Amino acid sequence: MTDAVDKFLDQWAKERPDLDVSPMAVIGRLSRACRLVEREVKGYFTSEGMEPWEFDVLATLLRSGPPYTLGPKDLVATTMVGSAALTNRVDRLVNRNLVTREVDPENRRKLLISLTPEGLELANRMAEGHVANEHRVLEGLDAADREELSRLLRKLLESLGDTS
Amino acid sequence: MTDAVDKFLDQWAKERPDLDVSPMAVIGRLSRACRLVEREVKGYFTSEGMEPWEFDVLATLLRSGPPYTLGPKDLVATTMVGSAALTNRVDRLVNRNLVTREVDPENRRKLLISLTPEGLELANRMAEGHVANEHRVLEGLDAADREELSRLLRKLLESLGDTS
DNA sequence: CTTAGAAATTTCGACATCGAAAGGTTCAGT
DNA sequence: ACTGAACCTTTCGATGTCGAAATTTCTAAG
Repeated sequence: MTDAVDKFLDQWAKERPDLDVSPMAVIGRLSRACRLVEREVKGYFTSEGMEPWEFDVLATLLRSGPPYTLGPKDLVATTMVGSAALTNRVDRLVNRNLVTREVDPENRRKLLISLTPEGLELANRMAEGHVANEHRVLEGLDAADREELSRLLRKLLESLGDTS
Repeated sequence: MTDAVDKFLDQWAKERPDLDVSPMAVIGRLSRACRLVEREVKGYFTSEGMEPWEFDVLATLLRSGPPYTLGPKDLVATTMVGSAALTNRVDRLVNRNLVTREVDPENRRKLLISLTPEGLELANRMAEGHVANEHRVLEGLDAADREELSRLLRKLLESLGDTS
């Protein structure tokens, strides 16, 4: 049994046998697995008529706990998009009555993005389906594999400076 | 020591203790590691005045072996972008004399994208630096870790149907 | 020989994103 | 108070991507 990366590595071995392309086995699979998993994750959201980024924003607010309020800067930090894109996204969520955007009365430079009751309910409901879908995506790995994979990825993340 | 995903998981545990969010430990780290690694990879190319997608195309042609020729359809399949984007990319590579675009004399529906001598030389040179950079990115993992990580990702890929 | 359909690529229009600049607010020092 | 620096967010212009329609060529059937 071979995956798509094996073929890739064979080609490199033939064309450049002098290079040690072993890191490509890891990075190539990491990149490819990421794409495939994100495709699966996206599949759930689109089946529910939602874009992944919408859940990203709603779930970040949900995770922050009551009163489910964060500033645009916080959302930029966690959602990995630029501030310009976030303005656009919040606009659309406001139009759907899923979040509100209000100026912080204590510091009028800031804005407060908050979940509406509809947004809170939707975020909770989608979180359940989303987690169930993620369980399904990983069902090819048993519990020990998942734990080991998580451990190794964490080690990699730490070595790359991804500490909170 | 905690990574950014631990904080994420703690927040979910507080807000929705009824959900088993363990798959997020794997998928969250997979996604995050992918982003960070790709940032590092991009760093090498931009330091050489090149975009990652340019190397993507050139390296795919290089890997295919002499005569270093593929059709746009082949390139679309491996580079994970749409056909419209590929037309654009090939245009720019042609302008830099790194590849040629010619109609296939045997089937004029097809095009033949080929490395020029300059493109071949550049692809070979960048491949060396790129591989060296990838070794550096993974230096936080020892050989056994890398092999185990590769094995687990491959198992995941196979379970998601990523067979060649 | 003609015509319909399939195949490969490009063009087109809409849209989302990014970096940079701008607009408005607060805070500290004077 | 006032000025300037720092901060947060939005706007603007450019760019790249996608899906769908269009273009050209090949193939097969009548």
